[in-house]
Amino acid sequence: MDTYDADGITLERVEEYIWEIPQEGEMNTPARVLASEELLDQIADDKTLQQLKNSTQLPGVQQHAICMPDGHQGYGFPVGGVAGIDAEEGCISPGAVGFDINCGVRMMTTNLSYDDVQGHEEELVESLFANVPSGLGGGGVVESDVETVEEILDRGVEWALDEGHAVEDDLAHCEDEGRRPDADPAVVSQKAKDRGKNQIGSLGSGNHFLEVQRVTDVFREGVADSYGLSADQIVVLIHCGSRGLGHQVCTEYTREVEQAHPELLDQLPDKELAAAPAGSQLAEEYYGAMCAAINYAWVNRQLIMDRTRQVFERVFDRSWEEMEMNLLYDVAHNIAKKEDHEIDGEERELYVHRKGATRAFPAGHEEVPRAYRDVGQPVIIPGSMGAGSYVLRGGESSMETTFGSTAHGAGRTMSRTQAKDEFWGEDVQDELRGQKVYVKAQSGATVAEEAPGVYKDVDEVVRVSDELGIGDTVARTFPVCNIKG
DNA sequence: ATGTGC
Repeated sequence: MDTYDADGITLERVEEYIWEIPQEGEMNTPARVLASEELLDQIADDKTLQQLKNSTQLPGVQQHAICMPDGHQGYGFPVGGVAGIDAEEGCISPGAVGFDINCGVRMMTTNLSYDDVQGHEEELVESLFANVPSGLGGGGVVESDVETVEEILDRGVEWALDEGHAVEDDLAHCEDEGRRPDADPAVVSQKAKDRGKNQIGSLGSGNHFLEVQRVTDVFREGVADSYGLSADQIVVLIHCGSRGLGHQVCTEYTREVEQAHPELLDQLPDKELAAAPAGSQLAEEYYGAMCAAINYAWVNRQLIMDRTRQVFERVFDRSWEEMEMNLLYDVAHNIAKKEDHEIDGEERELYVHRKGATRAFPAGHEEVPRAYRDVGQPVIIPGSMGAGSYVLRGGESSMETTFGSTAHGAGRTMSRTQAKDEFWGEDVQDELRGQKVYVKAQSGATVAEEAPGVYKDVDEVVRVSDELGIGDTVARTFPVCNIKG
């Protein structure tokens, strides 16, 4: 049998890019890794595979816990991990959702071409940096109070629509139409709401960014047409999450779950996987709070997009409608969601945990927006500043292979600390300028931490997704201007 | 990721 020996864990090859950790001991199911050998080499020596194996001990996990091609180690559960867990007899785990609840990306298209933007890069990057709040701490597009935060938590992008920060079309092109109805602002703490008050419409730090990009390649013409994408076109990518509010929700519920359900914790090999049993009060409360943080993150990205439209209006002296700055789609990268999936020929409701993974529903699925239903859900995969990003569409085999999911990014190869030893921010910036990429950041350290060299090969991640038929490549983009914390 | 951790 074809096997791969990692540090203490042996994987068995099931198919070309599917590897299995067989069920043994306390595992409730086997685990699977979707990767090429080249990608496996990158996670063979760290905790990724052990964390994935551990997660199969969560009660109610179905079929197998799965690691996407870009997976790497995270808090308790891999970033790039997907677990479908029975919503009646299983559990929900904050650590398997992630700290940055609804960290995600949206892409906005334009009718500008790269020619229209060349010569304006400096002005554009300066103006975006001056007008889109970024960095650690407070300061957002809007300042607000706890009552407004509660409305945002409850209503998501519908709030932004009423306030004039969105148009109807923006809602139609967002996962869940920009609102999780299961949100319950009453179970989000005062402290979380306070942290959220002055961060509405802000990028944050780390790997979060706003990037003006040009489309360099189109791989599936028909799908690209449906998405409104074509070669040389200018698009805008916004990558950020729920800031301090989501972080606070995760922190508080992780602790509460540990304390309230020690019997479940005792069954698990890692405290970081702490979970609330399905049906318990805490499971309901965490789900309500997480959905509220999801709504907050969608409003966050919406307000940043709104501000970006205004910046383009000033720089190019035209209305955003004239420039056809329309939202292509917005996808969540860190969430759990109640979804019905077919398990052994039977429909079951699952908490699908996607941590550093993207929903990738295929053509025909009723939750794909009408405009894209014939071709499949758009999937947006940000890459590094030196490699560019991809647009995919949900593939035909995603439902049976990955609970309707695919990868979410390139995945880091080294820690932030290590990155700062290897790279110097200004050098990275100069090198990128040589590739006509204009970068402006609050701190040089962030540029070093996000240097192209700290990321895996996004081409390989996307190739494996395409080969598996879980997410098919549609188009590729390359950065023009990038702003970050 | 995060007013950067027990």
